[in-house]
Amino acid sequence: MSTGTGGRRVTLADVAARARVDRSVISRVLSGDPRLLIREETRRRVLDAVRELGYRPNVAARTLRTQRTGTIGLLIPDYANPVYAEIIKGAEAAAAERDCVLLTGSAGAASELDSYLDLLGQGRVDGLLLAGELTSKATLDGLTADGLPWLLVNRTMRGEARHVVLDDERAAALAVEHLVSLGHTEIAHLAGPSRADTAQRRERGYRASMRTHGLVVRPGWTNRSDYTAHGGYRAMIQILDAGERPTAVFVANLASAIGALHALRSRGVAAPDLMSVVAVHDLPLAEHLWPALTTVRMPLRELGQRGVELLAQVGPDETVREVVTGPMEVVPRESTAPPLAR
Amino acid sequence: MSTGTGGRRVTLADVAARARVDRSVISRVLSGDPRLLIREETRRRVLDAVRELGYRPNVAARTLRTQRTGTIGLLIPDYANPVYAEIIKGAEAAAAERDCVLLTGSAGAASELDSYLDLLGQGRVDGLLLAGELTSKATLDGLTADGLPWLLVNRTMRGEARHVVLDDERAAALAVEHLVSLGHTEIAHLAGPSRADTAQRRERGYRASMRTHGLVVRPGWTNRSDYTAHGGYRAMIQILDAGERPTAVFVANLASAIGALHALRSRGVAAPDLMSVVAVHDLPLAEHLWPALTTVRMPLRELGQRGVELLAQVGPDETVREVVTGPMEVVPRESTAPPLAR
DNA sequence: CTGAAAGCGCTTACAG
DNA sequence: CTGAAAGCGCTTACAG
Repeated sequence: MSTGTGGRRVTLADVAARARVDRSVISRVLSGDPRLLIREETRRRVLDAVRELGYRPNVAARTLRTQRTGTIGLLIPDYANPVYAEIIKGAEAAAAERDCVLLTGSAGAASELDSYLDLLGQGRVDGLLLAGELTSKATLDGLTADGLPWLLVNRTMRGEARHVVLDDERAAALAVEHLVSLGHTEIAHLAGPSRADTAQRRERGYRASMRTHGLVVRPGWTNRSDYTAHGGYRAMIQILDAGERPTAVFVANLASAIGALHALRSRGVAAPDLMSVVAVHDLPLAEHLWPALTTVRMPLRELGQRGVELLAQVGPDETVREVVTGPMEVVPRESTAPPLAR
Repeated sequence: MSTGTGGRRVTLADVAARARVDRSVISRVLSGDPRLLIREETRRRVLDAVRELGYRPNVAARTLRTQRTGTIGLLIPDYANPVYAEIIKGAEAAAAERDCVLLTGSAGAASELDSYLDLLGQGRVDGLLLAGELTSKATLDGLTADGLPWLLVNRTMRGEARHVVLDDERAAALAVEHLVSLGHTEIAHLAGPSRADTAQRRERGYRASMRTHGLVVRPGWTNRSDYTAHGGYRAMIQILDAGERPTAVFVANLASAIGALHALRSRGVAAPDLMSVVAVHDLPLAEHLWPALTTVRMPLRELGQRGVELLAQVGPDETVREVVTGPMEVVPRESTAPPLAR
């Protein structure tokens, strides 16, 4: 790609010539150097020249000199997952707030992860946010060896103490409480994959909340799927075909819930009359399902935002274990109702 | 953010010292300079030193020197729109193919656009792909003045001749032909907003195809919405409440179709028995709607990929008007069927 | 109050 | 075949 019709870019030297000062003065005025003593008149000349020439500092030169890129990396597993879309939005906003740019990349497979990290290479980002399941301990060690600060987002890892997560236990408790308040006592859980620690935390929250309300988790009522619609379909079918049917189910994520609704339709089990369904993550899609899905709204944007803030604020060798306390609530729709009297 | 525990990074000087050659030799070996004559033994020493030290060139220094960033910008309106998720994936893959990184940013409002372009600032990207409706002629002129090559993706603009788009006319024709082959003759069109030129092209394709098949477009049978579920709901209601009901509707995008299905349910019009529905864009969501939605699959990934390729290959002052010829087909699901005999 | 100088880590035209 | 040198455009410690 050539430079195009724009001609030579404006550099500090151009501005300095126009304002009749040294380049260093321009730089210090623009960066707001507090130790700079300058006459008001000179400052004005500088700012005028900057404006008139449309000067903007060259990022590469600044990075080379300061060793800061002003860029934060964010690794996600898949752009098509709307959960990450929300996280990205929050991270992007927080980055812009700090005059930083967000460099998002996706890696669905380990080989993609490697080549992405390779591309980030030396000095493309000041730090890296890692969302999703893919990251391994070896990867993190590699980043640390490279001197690149990192932070796990929406997940934890054994033996590592740098993460920011949501309060998944509380989300599960809110869902169970919503069902209990409608009169349900027979509540199943369609859990996520055991390798996902969001899934583990949601299941823990479900069990704890059931206990708190004196409710029994019957055998066959917690079934794991893989956070996909297809997996949710199969897991729901199994729950339906086991012995005693629950009157409600708490589903660990939205994709599984879509499959679960499908399973209910194909078995002729009316929702919500014969089965109430509530799932984690209130995404735009939820209200367009049939029946419109009751959800637990999670502060996903705040999660992305907080990730950027923590990465910028906390030293690379310090411990970070933060649970984002953003707005979290049940969004009631058509898929939950009191159980039909038997 | 500080440098962390990683210590000083490995530079060319380190590698040169170890391999006992000048820094310039390392650089030329690594870049595969064809004019470099070097003894096999020396080359091996160089490559060994590179590997042993884990040397990777510093991006900022290289960029400063070469005036190439190895980064391509992509501006989208919204990460939550799965259409863009597909485009991003294609663009990311094509960028990686060329050892480039993709810097995606979203801007839903004009002010966000400005601040994003400001952040890209001087020299963060080698070129910019612009998707969505937001970009104005003034913005493009500004980019051109800055010497930054750009390319419109999935849209055209009057007076500009740098874009890559899909064959929306053909997509519409495929949808109409699918309905005609099922026996429909009364086919309505739920169009997108007139400001979106994808919408214009789909409507043009619909009208042309209806004419080709000798079918009449009755008054009230083409209704515009805004590409949202809510808009699709209202537009579908209007079509239903107008005089003669069609037996099928071609919907310009998936979000509108979700609203249209909702409208059909709320008016008690069974789909597909009393109304067949087919929409543009085959996204994962389509098969989980109720009824599962028949769609036209568009080569969105190929669109993103081609965008990156064209931006890299075509000079900034040259004209580009390309229609991506990727796989495009009707994906039949439950929402389309022959019309019930009256 | 302002300027001159060094140096960040590369690449490349040139010298030998 | 390999090395020395210049320079990309900044920032900042230092000098005056």
